[in-house]
Formats: sequence, C-alpha cells, structure tokens
Amino acid sequence: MENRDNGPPAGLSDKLNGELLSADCPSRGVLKHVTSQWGVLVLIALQGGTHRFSELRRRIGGVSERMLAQTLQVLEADGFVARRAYPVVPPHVEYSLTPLGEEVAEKVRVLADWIEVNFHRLPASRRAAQRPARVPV
Amino acid sequence: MENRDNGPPAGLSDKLNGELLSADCPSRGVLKHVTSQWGVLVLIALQGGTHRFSELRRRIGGVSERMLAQTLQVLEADGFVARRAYPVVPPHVEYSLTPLGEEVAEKVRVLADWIEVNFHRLPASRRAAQRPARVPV
DNA sequence: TTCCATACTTACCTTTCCGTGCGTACTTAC
DNA sequence: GTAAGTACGCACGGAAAGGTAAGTATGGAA
Repeated sequence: MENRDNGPPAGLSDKLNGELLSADCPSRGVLKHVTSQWGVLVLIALQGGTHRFSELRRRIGGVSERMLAQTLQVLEADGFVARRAYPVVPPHVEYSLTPLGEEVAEKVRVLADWIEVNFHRLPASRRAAQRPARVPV
Repeated sequence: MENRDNGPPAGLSDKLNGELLSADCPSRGVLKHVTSQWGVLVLIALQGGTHRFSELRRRIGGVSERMLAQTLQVLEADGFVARRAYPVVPPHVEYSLTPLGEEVAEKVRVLADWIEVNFHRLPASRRAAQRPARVPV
C-alpha cells in the first residue's frame, strides 16, 4: 500500500494535510482566529472597504464593543487588518483589510456564501424553520 | 434599491452580505459549527474518504474522544457527515462526508490550505506569541 | 482470569469566551 | 448642563468549550 486509495479532489498536496492535522501545527492558531465567530464576520464586513469602529459595530449585528475590539486586535496582530488612527479630538480610527486580509476574506466569504445559499438544503433549516415567507417549492 | 428576495440563487452579491451580518441570520449557527475548531479539522480529515472513530482520533492530533464524538454528532445533524454503524460485537462505525459535506469541506480546505501556505508571510510577532500562559495562583 | 480494543456516554472539573456595565477625554447638540 | 457620540480598556460573572477519567457491552488474546 503506497499512495492513497481515494485522494482529495485536486489542488494541494497531501503533505499539507498532515501538517494541519498534527496537534503542533502553528497554523492552527491563525486558523482559529480567522474562523472565530466574529472573526469571520469582521473579515466579511471589511471586504467592502474601510470602516470605522462604531460603523462596523452597527454593520455586524449582535457584536459587542468588547468582542469587536478584541477581534480587530487579534486580526491586526495576524496581519489581516490595518488600523489607522487619527489624533483628533473625537477619536477617529479607520479599519481596513491588508492585502493578506483581502485574500483570506475572499476564502472566508466563499465558505460563508455557500452556507447561506445552501442553507435551505440543510436539515437545520427544518429544525429552526420559523420564517414567514421564504418557502420555495 | 434592488429588491429581489425570491430570485434564483445563481449570483450572490451584496444582498447576501446583509443577511449574514444581521444578528438573526439562521445561517450563523451552521457557520459556527463548520468553522468550529474541531469541525474544520473533521471535515478536512474526512475528505480523504471513510474513516472509523478511533482512526479519526489518531488522524486529528490533539482531539479528545469527547470532542470528536460531539463534533461528529453536530456535523451529522447538519447533514454534512454520514454515520454508518454495523451491529457487530466490537463496535464498528464508519464516518464519511455526505455530498453536501464534500462541498463545504472543499471550501473549508481552500481556506485552511491558504493559511498553511501563506503562514510564513504573517507577522513574526504572532508566531512567537503562541504560548499557553500559565498564571501562578 | 485478566487485559485490551471498539465506540461511545456520563460525570466532574478547569479554562476560555463573551456580554454588561463603568470609565475616559473631548466635542457637538439641545 | 445634560445627553450623546467616539474608540476603546478594565473588571465581574455567567455560559460555553473542552480535557480527564471512568463506565458499558462483548469477544478474542495472553
């Protein structure tokens, strides 16, 4: 038995697989940040361009100030979010995606869009089906 | 403003954004399951084909029995994982991805692969700051 | 007879997550 | 003068995540 019997579709080598699946893979930390509950939404919300703090907070429904600030800091430390603060009297800070951030955000968005589009095919939509007028044939 | 909420799901654009970013979007639950720490790794590990429980456990480094069982149950309830149990004397259960599961897993894998490939481009401060902080009591 | 392997489940406990409320330094609006 | 907005930081407490260990049923190996 040498190589695999039914390998993954295409693209990246199986070597990468072994890395991520190993417990000490350093990428896991970044992956956790990116796939965190608010991390996903921040990346998607920032894809539209530059936004201010409270603007983002209104944009992302349900996020608290604490979580938004924390998520932005983590994503900034990872190099995905750029923070620009102006030393003016009412605080003015602008957040945007770095080139790296744009790349991950695109991947994240593809995943999120798939879930939104295919949500009606999932059994979860039956369990929590409380929607008034959204029933396709 | 465009107002098409019953159109074909062919092209997804900014309309979808508003749904996911709103607090009561039902897709958020599924998104959370898929992007959960172990959910991501289970989906990737199952992309190779069918695997048994302890086989998955050895494959995914660092996962506990409890978390693996729980994650598999959630993913099965969402319709991403298929579970087939044989009524034999030593329990024999096989896990695989459903067609839906294969689709998400691919999206998840693209994201995970990007992070692994581009990890070296990320700021070094992040890499060094990964340590289990132990606070003395 | 005891141990092990399988695929979990349950109980117990620690750790992390996350919302709420408060404070800041300053300005505009009422 | 009071309220609101801005962009957070800090402390508290409840909720959730997650690890460890033990139990369950059964047959085969030692």
